[in-house]
Amino acid sequence: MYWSQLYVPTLRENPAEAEVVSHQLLLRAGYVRQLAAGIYNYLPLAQRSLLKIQQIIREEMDAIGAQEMLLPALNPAEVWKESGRWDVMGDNMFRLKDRFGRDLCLGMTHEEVMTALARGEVRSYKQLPQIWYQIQTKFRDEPRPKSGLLRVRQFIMKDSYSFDLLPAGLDVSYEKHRAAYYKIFERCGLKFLAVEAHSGAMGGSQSHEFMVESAAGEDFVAVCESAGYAANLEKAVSTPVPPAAPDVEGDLAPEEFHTPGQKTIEQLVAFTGVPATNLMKSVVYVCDDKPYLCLLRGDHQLNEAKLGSATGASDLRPAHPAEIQDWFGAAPGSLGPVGVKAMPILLDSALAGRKNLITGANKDDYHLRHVTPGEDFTAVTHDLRQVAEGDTHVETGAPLKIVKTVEIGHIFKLGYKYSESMGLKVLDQDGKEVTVIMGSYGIGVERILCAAIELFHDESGMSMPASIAPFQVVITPVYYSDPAQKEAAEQLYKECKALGIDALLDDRDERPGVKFKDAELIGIPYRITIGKKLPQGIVEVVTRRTKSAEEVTVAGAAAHIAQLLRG
RNA sequence: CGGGGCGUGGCUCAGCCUGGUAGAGCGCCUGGUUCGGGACCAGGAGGCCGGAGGUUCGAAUCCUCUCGCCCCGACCA
Repeated sequence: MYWSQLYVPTLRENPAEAEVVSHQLLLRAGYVRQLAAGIYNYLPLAQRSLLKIQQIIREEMDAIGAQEMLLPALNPAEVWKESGRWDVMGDNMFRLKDRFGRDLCLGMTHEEVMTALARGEVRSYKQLPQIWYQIQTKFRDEPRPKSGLLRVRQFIMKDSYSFDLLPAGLDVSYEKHRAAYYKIFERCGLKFLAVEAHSGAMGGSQSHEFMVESAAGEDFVAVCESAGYAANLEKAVSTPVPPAAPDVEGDLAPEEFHTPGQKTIEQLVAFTGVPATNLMKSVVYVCDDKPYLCLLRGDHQLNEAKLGSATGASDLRPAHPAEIQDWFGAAPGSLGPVGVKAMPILLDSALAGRKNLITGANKDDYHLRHVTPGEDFTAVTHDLRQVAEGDTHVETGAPLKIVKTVEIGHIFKLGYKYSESMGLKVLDQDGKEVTVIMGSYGIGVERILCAAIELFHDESGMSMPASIAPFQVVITPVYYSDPAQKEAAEQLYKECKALGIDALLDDRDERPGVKFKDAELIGIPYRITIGKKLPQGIVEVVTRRTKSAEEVTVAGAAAHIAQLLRG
């Protein structure tokens, strides 16, 4: 491709609307233009890059025996009603009606359509397993699109679905995907983490997310490199830091004491002189319309996902102050478990075995000391606590750190959720009907592009991994008007093409500085500069990421680039 | 949906408070001089100031409504 024939509208300044780096650079480097909130035009550079990403995905999916299909984005309501998700998806689903008034929607994921397809086709265990996938546009009416291409309302997703006769088969399909995802993200040049993810209230299911560390991310992950542990904070477990003081000894009875105006843990710590680790915090949640009292160590935070797992509820919210007043006869800030009968009490496992703690008295401005779980109240113990920075790995005791990440892929053992609700069954060897077990696996294509930019950029612009850069090399004759440089550039371009190198020839009549700046901004990994040493048969090869230059012969330049690309 | 910010040539912004009929830099076009890190000179094109209504002799500017975009939160398959 010749630059003069490529539409690359680079900008000198960052557009005001962009805040995160990948968004700024995508606009500035002429990759994308916004049409509306969360809806983008992909210009030639973005499209080239996205196609390369898709090709990598395609090759690795095909390599595990997955079969590419293309399903409609426009879906009839019926299949979504069968699974129950027509209602569950709520406002996140784009809905429309056809001319006869029939309900339709734009697909946000394709479990329903894939299951409906399989149900109509697959009859026998002999036809299993199957892995079906597509690379297709998804639509989600996000409450708040943001961060450029990171959270949008229309995006490209690789989604695949596995169909197996038995759980052991699902395990195989899942492992195939996990291995393929490693290869895909490695080939895309990303540094990423595979983390254990929250598997929802379905039980027994397994889930991993693939995350790239980035300040622009929205998910937090607990990581312990030495132990090889990484988990989404929704799911992560750890050993908390030990209590700052030993528990008061003795078989003591609860004892009320006056704490005027002391509502928060910080206030209580200051007032009593007792460290937060020796206080017991009471948090009231309403889970699927039922109230629960959750007890945590004073310095710990409740994790809603874990509470959801503990209660089996899907709809969680903190109780309103009025409800709390009703149930406890006291305001938040003086709540505790002693004497509570109206609701189940859940004790965080970090408090198991502790004794003589301070907690609320269910009486405004009073607290109790010497409260011991199991003696002074009865509770069910669950892991409810959010892992915090400074906690340690449960087995090795090595410290955990918490990092902010962008999710680029997610693999999930669905189990029977869709096959059961939608009636996907096959006959087994004994002629008996068996419900098929499924998995689903997604990759956000644009997010790979964003993550690469977030990972690899500097003050000059992007520094794309060679495998997904719009071009692998840019040939920059300093003066294209110089016949010798022009001829050398065109010759080099042909040689690159012959070697299968995706080359861009900057044939523009621009000053050298402009060409260098543009090439660096759009992030092409290698540049061949043809300039003053051409008469001696020498050109310069510049590596974008390091900005290091080396001189090579014109004759050997294309082969040199090919060598660099081979890595 | 709650809170905040912003809408003025393609881009970044000034002008608004204190109403008098629109500016700068970059980009774009033409000509010339330049030319290894976003050149310079001269000339030029391009905006009913997001939209509607109101106040006023007169509105980019004041008032009301509305639409859009961004950020924080809520939410998030």
